[in-house]
Amino acid sequence: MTYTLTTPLYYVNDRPHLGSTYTTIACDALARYQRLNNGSVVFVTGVDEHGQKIQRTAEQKQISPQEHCDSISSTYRDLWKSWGISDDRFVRTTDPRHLQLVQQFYERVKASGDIVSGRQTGWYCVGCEEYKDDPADAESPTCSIHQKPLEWRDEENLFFRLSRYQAEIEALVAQDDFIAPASRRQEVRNFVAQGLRDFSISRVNVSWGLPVPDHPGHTFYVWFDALLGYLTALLDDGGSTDLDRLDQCGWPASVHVIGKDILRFHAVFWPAMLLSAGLPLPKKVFGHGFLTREGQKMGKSLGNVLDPEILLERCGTDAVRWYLLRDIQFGDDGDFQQQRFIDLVNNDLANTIGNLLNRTSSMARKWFDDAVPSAGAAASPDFPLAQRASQATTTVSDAMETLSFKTASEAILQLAIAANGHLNDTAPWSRMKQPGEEAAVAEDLYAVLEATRLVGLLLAPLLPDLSARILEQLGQPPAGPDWRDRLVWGGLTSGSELPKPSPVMQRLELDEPL
RNA sequence: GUCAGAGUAGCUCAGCUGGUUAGAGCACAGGAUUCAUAACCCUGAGGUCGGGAGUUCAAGUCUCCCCUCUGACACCA
Repeated sequence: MTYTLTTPLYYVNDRPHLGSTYTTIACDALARYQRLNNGSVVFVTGVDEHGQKIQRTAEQKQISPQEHCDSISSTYRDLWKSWGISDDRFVRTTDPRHLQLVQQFYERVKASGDIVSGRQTGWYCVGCEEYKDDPADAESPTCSIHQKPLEWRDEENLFFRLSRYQAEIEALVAQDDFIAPASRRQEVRNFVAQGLRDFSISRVNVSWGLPVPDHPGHTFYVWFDALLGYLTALLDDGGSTDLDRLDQCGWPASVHVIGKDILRFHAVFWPAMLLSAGLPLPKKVFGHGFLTREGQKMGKSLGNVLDPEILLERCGTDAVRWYLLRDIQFGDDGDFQQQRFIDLVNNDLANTIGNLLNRTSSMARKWFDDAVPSAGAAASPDFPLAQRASQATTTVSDAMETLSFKTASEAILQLAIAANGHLNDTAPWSRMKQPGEEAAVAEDLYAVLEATRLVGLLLAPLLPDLSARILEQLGQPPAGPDWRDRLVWGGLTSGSELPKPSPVMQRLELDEPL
């Protein structure tokens, strides 16, 4: 069974920010876990490139919308590459294949009788791409979000008959495993319970969009086409763009990971569209929280945005990934605090985990011929550290299945702490000075090295780079498809060579704010 | 305004269906140690669990009222 997961298709109005990076990193961790665990995974990400907002941004920059999209989209693509994101598909909604798919989908929905035309009048905010509730006789109203004047629109639009799917959607959102985290279920349920209204799926006077067949002058509303990007991405496997092939390409998705702001589109509108087109529904929609910085909302006006590129360049991918995944309960809002960021990275990664490897490897090399010592009793799964390791493995697996990256991270850290504690309790450095203690010291060092190997292995989905460095210093290959098998206690071979250790994780030293 | 959620150590948060002296991480203080990336390990201090009333043998955990904060309330990638 293929595990399919998606990030949102990011809107290319502006350069990538930390929020999209956060989502993408989380998805990457999940994708890597599923790949290590099950094998077959399709990890979809991409960009949404249509709409009036983009059209106008391009106009301001005096370039064509396509040039604008090309530029921003490649920024995303490059950024994901430099973060080591393991996406399998990067879809662009300006791809000709996408137009084909959207029109095909539209024909299906139309054939179901779910497209009707209607008149839409009201005050419209281009920034929001939406109609506002201001009364028709309002005098020059402005958008409360964008602080810009609203525009009066009177349009003939096509509508999707969402209202027909009231019962199905109500049943869908009533399922406990569809919307995650649980804390966001109720608001969606309440919304649906109010009664679903049809929504418009086309715009006139927006040239930067996909043309609606048989309705000259109409382009698809960005939301209608953007969601369909997930399907385009899956069909982009070398085969044809044919909706009938979807079930062989990884549809339905196992999970759509999105920001909490667009939960409704994914949990309500999108499933209804799929029902109308006769396609299966995604299994789960996960709406994660937002990031603030030192307690404040990040924004241009405050000038406190964290640029992912700078963050990566100055701190490295492992540090940032660790902080975001380990310190924030995925689903909840999180606050980026520089001091805490530094504290956690240095304590957890450099001191606890990195130093554990360093000290253990050094002792083994010094006293046991640069090699893994004899396991003795430490080969047994009953050895105290072995049991801790097995607990950690179970916790990590359970946690990763539910996107609880924080729980997984903490479990790994606990194993490293237990291993450090074991060293301090058994004090190999003083026992080595006593005659006849060599075999016992060998056992303890073997056990601690083994625990460290498992720490490295368990870290693979979360921090692939650090994981590989740890394993390398234990003479082990990076995590691969045999991940599960290697998670069993006792994988290190006594007598195998240990390379000379060097710190796998540097401490962060940031004098100035990022 | 309506609905939902949250207010627990300096900070970020755990505390499931009510039950011994309320926990963790970070920060802080002290101790121990020297294998190691001035790292690791141990101990400690620190909380009237937003306020008030009630139910109960027993409430952070249930009920009611009040205060504060956050989010949703239709087309916000």
